[in-house]
Amino acid sequence: MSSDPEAVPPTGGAAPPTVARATMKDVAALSGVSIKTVSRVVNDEPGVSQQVRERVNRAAARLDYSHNVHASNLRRTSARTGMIAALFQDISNSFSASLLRSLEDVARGHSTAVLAASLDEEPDRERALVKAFVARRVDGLVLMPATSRQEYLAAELRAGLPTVFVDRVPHGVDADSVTVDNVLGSRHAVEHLLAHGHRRIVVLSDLAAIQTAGDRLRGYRDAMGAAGIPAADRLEVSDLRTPEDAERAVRALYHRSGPAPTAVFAGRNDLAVGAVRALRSLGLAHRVAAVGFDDFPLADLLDPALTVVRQNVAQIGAEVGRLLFARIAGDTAPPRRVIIEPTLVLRGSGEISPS
Amino acid sequence: MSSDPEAVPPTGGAAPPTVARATMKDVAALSGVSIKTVSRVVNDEPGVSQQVRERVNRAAARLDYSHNVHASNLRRTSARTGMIAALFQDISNSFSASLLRSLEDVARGHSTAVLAASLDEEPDRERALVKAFVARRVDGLVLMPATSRQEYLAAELRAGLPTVFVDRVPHGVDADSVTVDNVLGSRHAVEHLLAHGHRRIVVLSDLAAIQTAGDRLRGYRDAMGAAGIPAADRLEVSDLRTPEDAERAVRALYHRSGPAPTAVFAGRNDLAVGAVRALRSLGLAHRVAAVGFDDFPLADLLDPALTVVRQNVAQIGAEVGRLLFARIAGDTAPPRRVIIEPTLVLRGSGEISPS
DNA sequence: TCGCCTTGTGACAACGTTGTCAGGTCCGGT
DNA sequence: ACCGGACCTGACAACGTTGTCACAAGGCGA
Repeated sequence: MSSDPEAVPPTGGAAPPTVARATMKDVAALSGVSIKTVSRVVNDEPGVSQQVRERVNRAAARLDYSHNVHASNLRRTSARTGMIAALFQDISNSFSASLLRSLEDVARGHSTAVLAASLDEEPDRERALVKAFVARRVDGLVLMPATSRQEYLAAELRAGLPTVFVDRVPHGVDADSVTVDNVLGSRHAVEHLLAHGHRRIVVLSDLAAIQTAGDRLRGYRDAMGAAGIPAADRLEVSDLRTPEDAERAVRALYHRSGPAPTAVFAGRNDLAVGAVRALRSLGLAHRVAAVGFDDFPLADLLDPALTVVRQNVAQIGAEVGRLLFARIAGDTAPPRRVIIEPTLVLRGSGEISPS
Repeated sequence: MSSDPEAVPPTGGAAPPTVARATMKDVAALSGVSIKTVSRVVNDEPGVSQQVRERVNRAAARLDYSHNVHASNLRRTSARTGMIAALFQDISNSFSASLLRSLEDVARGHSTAVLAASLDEEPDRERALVKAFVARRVDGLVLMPATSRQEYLAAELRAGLPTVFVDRVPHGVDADSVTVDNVLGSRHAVEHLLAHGHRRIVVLSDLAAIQTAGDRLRGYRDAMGAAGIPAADRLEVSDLRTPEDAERAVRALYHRSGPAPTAVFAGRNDLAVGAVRALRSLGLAHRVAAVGFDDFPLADLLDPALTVVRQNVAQIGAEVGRLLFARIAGDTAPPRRVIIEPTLVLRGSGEISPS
């Protein structure tokens, strides 16, 4: 509430001390040309003499001019923002992180930046973030959904927002997706254990509501059922969220009375880690078989090395990028469902026979 | 080149099949109010009757209206874009990925999205990406530089772009930074090996031009020098970029004639992994001591478990976020250099005595 | 009845940029 | 001397939004 009637000049003195950025107007004034000519120089458009061009460039450099893409995009007819959004489960997890990296590599080839976010299986966060990214007019969306149904996306898909689902297929809407065959991968893993003579096989899995977790559990049940294992010999522990959960669950199984399981199948990489920790501390690492779903760095360096169902992450990421940028380029073919077959990687822990 | 003189209506039939998005104008027309009133409703501003408010909201819903933050930011006086950029070494690496995640968590608390990019130690990419992100008017920058000097940033810093360096301090410009004391951490690691009686200790490090690699090498030299180890007994292998490089280097060391090293100090987590692989395949894993710089998931599950110099990544990320958002909020204090002390985590591999 | 205040609403300009179009200058050809 | 065209350059409107200000309608006290 200063009593000075002379207002501070608009470019300075505001509460945040940032100086106002130079605009084309400023560059035009300094170089003695029109704004439009500055625009032409900045965008490397023809029709400007070399002399003027240099004068404008010097003025721009002197004023630290930086092109404002938002204003530019606003004016340009149907311009892209050069940004896509990637909504993954947890970008610090090796699976999401690798996926993000391979998507980034594809995006860079299209001069596009990637907005990355973690959903932590929180449906509300997913909806809020999608809304925020749409408001930012991202050119495309890559989604590893935390919601069980994605009807809320219908309007955006109708509006033509290029969207690719990854790791989990869409429900309630139709869109491209790249997933692995979780039921198959899981069935192969369990069949592999059965082939080695195991009958009491534990499966560790995440929240049943999570699509991949459900599918992997189904694969276990399919394989066990096909082998004629009685329900009483099936051991399912669900709703495990963290490695610690898995570790506790496995310890609990070996502390109770009755016949102990001879093999463990972990439905996600970090659950496998928890299981390995538990077996190791129980002194059972070399006596109980273990197979994990999802490979991870160093799985081959464990003792015994961990047998896993591997998803080719680089392939998934590249495929997602390919689909997304095809859509962004205008591809209007019906949605595609790409399903990648996981492979069983034998390393030792899965080839232990029941004692 | 259709001969139909009737032009297609502007909202449809364009080459990219996306329908034009509804704007406030459309919502205004449908609900029979002015654009400004729509703006008021969308922004939850007072001064609109409940009746009109509902009418506008219905129209917006019917048209799938989505607020355009770019246009909004353009008009608003000194608005934020709600985006920050994180330029890291490689976002699929567990260190960068964890850092990104903890930064994301801070950013989410400020309703801010994170643009993530990998630099792969390419200076040109760093400069190009910074330019692109500045053009997008990000509210702040977090940089793990690939360039050796950052003078190119001077204009942006002058213009008040909040910037925090992480893992590596700035050169040629002054800005906030959060780093660990690499020389100290490295010295501690080597002193630890010396204390266990080792004298022939190999150090594996990355390109000498990389600041952290240089610092870690210096720590090795300091410790070796202080212990009076003759230069002939120092074994330095530099310019190792990948785990495979490290693995090859270690194998080569044990295939040559002369006294073999009794301990390995790896200057980065993936080089440690390569070293472990080599020692394992040589059958030396339990006879040669190994210490790594940077902890990583599962380092404790190796056999022997790997002794490492740990950087508290969550703490670093949180500190970076704190500094950055303080700057964004207008903090103009002189640049701060936060240095975090790494800790040596003893797990077994580093406590093996020379045979 | 008058004046004044409150409440709700809209017209208009502006943010920084680019598409459109209308010049102006200079050249060579007749 | 005149004209046509190539080449540069700038005025203006528009993109979708919000800040400013003006105004209309209604209520209330004098």
